Amino acid sequence: MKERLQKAFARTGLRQTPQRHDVLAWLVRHKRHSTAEEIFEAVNRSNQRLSRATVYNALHALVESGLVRPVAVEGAASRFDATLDRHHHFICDRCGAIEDLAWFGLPVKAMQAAAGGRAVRDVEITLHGTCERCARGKTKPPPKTE
Amino acid sequence: MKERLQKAFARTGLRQTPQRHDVLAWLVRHKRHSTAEEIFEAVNRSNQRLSRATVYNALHALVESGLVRPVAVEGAASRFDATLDRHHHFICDRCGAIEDLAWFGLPVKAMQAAAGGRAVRDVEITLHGTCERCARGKTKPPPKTE
DNA sequence: CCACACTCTTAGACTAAATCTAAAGTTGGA
DNA sequence: TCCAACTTTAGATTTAGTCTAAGAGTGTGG
Ligand SMILES: [Mn+2]
Ligand SMILES: [Mn+2]
Ligand SMILES: [Zn+2]
Ligand SMILES: [Zn+2]
Repeated sequence: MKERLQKAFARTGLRQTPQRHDVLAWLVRHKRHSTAEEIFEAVNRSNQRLSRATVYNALHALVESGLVRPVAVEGAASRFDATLDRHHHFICDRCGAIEDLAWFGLPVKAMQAAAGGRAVRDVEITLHGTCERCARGKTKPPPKTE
Repeated sequence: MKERLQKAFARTGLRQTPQRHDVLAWLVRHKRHSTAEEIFEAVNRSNQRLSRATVYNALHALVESGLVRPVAVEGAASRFDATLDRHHHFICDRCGAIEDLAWFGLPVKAMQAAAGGRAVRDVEITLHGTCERCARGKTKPPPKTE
């Protein structure tokens, strides 16, 4: 594990610091699209001195270097993902869960045509709907009348 | 214009109020993916009494009813879009501009396979990269050393 | 080994985004 | 007309994220 991260840092040229390591390690270990706050709370438990600003700094640096990918969520805190294998996301309307979907290819030709003269760095695909748990009524209808 | 909105409200069954009308009208007139705050400032100019909470309420109701679609932006305020014809989005890494892209179809089969048992309501596709203005160096490199 | 520039971390203040609250206003139907 | 449900309002509150200024760590050249 330690070595895997070592290599990741080396590969991207991003300077490794204990804080950045811990943030990345948390994301790699807990593949669940955590928010900056969640990461702060977790990592701060083992390192009392670690500050919120450092978590944001580290996340920015990691995103910048490509080791982490941000997942924007409408009206809520951004989430972060250290799973490098390419994949898509599914967000449940009801419970907000973010689930990984297997990668599927895109109509590259049509896409480039639509993009016109723009330089495309990345394509983000998010499906929205109802997750299986919610479909089975396993989740309380969102914090309402509850 | 007035009638178009009338019909839109009627069609979706969403109760029309002057405030909701004004919010929707602004979005229809200014096709530029405004934030709640921008809408508030604009609409509040002509109706002093309109409050921020109402803008958020109205936007939620409109999104709920399908007349408006939200556009999540990583690390920034959500934006809203009343252009109903389906289309995709392009977000510029450098200047943050959100541009509309012509619609292009998706590999439905592969997508459903990836979604498995989940009920998909909507698919959101966002391309990221550098817009044409930025590519031509027409924009100042984002608020840095500036 | 030291000096110095550079990078990074820290605590906490600050700004911005969004939600909540409780009271007042509006609406449509009985 | 009356009522219950719905909507709006101002402002407080919560939450997300940025900024700042001081200090700590790192690496290179002397
Ligand atoms: Mn993921
Ligand atoms: Mn659009
Ligand atoms: Zn769900
Ligand atoms: Zn741009």
